[in-house]
Amino acid sequence: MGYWLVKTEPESYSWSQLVSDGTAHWDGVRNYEARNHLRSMSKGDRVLVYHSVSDRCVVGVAEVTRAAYPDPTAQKGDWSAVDLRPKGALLRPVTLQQIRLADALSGIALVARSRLSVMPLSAEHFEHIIALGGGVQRLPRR
DNA sequence: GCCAACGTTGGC
DNA sequence: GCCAACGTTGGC
Repeated sequence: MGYWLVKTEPESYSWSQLVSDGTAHWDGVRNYEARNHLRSMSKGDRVLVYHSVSDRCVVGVAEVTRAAYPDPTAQKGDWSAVDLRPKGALLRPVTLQQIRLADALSGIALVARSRLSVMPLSAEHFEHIIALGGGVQRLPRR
């Protein structure tokens, strides 16, 4: 099982929008390193969703429901998208500041590579962030 | 191939 | 709103 973190600006696409949509095409990524991470995702992988800019916290957990396919929003160039489905919200959002301060999370790409929008996580970092958030409130089946 | 200019991201 | 970081573009 792979673990990942994706960023989104809540003003353009928020966790609550993902929850109400039920699923989303995670497209529009236009950075080669981030794209390559998308291509390394497998169906069933777990994904933390982070709100950048105005919110600056990890808010929820999603699951990859479709591995990488050509990004339909790309007019030109070789870009990829995946599909995500929300699994549940963290009981308490975990702030960037908390992540910076946590010794167990030192070296995490979210801090070390602040402009990367799709990044891998170790299982330990994934679980640690969820623990900081007090666990996951699973969404009801829909 | 180098590098200056430029655009974007994202923290503060 | 500002600005640092950094990726991309394009002239040479």
